[in-house]
Amino acid sequence: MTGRSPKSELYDHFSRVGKALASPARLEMLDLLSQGEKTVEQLAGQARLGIKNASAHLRTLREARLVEARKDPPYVLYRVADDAVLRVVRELQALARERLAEVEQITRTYFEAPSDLEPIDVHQLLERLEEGAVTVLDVRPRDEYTAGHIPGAVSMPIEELERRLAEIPPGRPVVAYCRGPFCVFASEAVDTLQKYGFAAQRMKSGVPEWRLAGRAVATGER
Amino acid sequence: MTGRSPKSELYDHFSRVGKALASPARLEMLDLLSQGEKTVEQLAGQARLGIKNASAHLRTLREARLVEARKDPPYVLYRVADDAVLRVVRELQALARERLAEVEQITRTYFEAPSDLEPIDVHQLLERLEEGAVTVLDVRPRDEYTAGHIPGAVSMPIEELERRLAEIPPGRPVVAYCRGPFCVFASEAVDTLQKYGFAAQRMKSGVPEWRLAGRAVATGER
DNA sequence: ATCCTATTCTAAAGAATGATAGAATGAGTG
DNA sequence: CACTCATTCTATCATTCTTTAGAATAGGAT
Repeated sequence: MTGRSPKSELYDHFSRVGKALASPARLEMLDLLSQGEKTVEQLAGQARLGIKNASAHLRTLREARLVEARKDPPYVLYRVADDAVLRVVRELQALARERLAEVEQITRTYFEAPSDLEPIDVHQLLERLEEGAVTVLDVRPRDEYTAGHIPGAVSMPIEELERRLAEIPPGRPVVAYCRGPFCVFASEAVDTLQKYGFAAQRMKSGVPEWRLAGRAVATGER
Repeated sequence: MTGRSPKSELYDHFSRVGKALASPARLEMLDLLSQGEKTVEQLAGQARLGIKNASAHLRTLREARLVEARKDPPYVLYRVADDAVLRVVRELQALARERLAEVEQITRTYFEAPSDLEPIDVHQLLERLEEGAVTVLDVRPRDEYTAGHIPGAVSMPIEELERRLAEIPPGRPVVAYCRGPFCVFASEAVDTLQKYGFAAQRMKSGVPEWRLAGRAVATGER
């Protein structure tokens, strides 16, 4: 596996990136880190891993230069090193969805609510935002909203949605988004909203796709 | 590693693709297969692997649905299953080049001739083809030219170049291309051509990038 | 200084992957 | 119907990856 010719050395390096993407745990952590920087503890919790295990995977990711760390005592905050990482992960997921029938089936069964007839994409959301007649809800945990959200969106973590329905202007269409195409929060939100009579729709993608589409991302509390 | 929740099942499937991309041998074979379908024997020879080993890697790639096989007795011909595979491999290589300094350095040292000041890209080649005043040389092995080449290009495998120089119109700029950004044939060709007084340039990419850019690909002998 | 906390480092067992040899398959061909 | 050839399947061993436990580090806080 050690490179003798320049060519095999080159492919050895390419495979460093491939190896970093060869574990479900690391792919999930990359998805989580796409939402903004996180501590080891947050990552371990959200990906349901032990802390030591999460730390080991993070080391692998860091050695492949896909993530970077920053100290903010007493924490260490990890983040995705480059938008190119997001592009690769997104292409990999798109490929898996296209080529592996199981992925498409799981997606349909678990990540798209039955009522969820027509999720909209980044461009459609943009159009409707320009028309001005839509309420956009960010149903991710609040710290992910703070780290970066679609301008104009309201932070409404999924656990708070049901008791904060009064804050949503009635008679106005609502769009909910979460982390991306494989995040359940948005479909759950759409289900709840429709149950209470709102014209609700899910956005297929999340903030990372919004960013990659070249749109500005807002940070901070509100 | 077996999926319990839908989410972990999903990431297990994503990692199937990642695992397939986690070996230098498989990444090299994907690059070779991007040039057109090949037999196990051709692949093993071009990637310097044993036949059985190559076959085992091909099985892995096939199980991840990244390549497909077709029988043409007595041979089995392999091909890349989908353009999405090319996109992922390209993004992965771009990421490695951007994030891993070693890759950039190897590329500069071995894959770009010193005289090779300004390699052109797909769009620039297209412009110059439309102007009409450029000779395009395909310096890959002849069977790869046959499997698919840039319309108007002449097949001139690198081993034949030096004794076929008389066929190249003098006083006219020449562009040489091979398999892609990490293929040495084109730089070697540019060196040789410049030595004999031609105004020669290398194209950075190859037929796969041309295809992905939505351009038509010509097949057959000439 | 010493304590405290988050995190990494070290080490080791278990699981998965890689390379290769030998047997088996399977589709023409004589 | 056997023969031939390319290729795959099966089995093996060495290597690498994953996970987890225990020790060590680093940086504030007391």
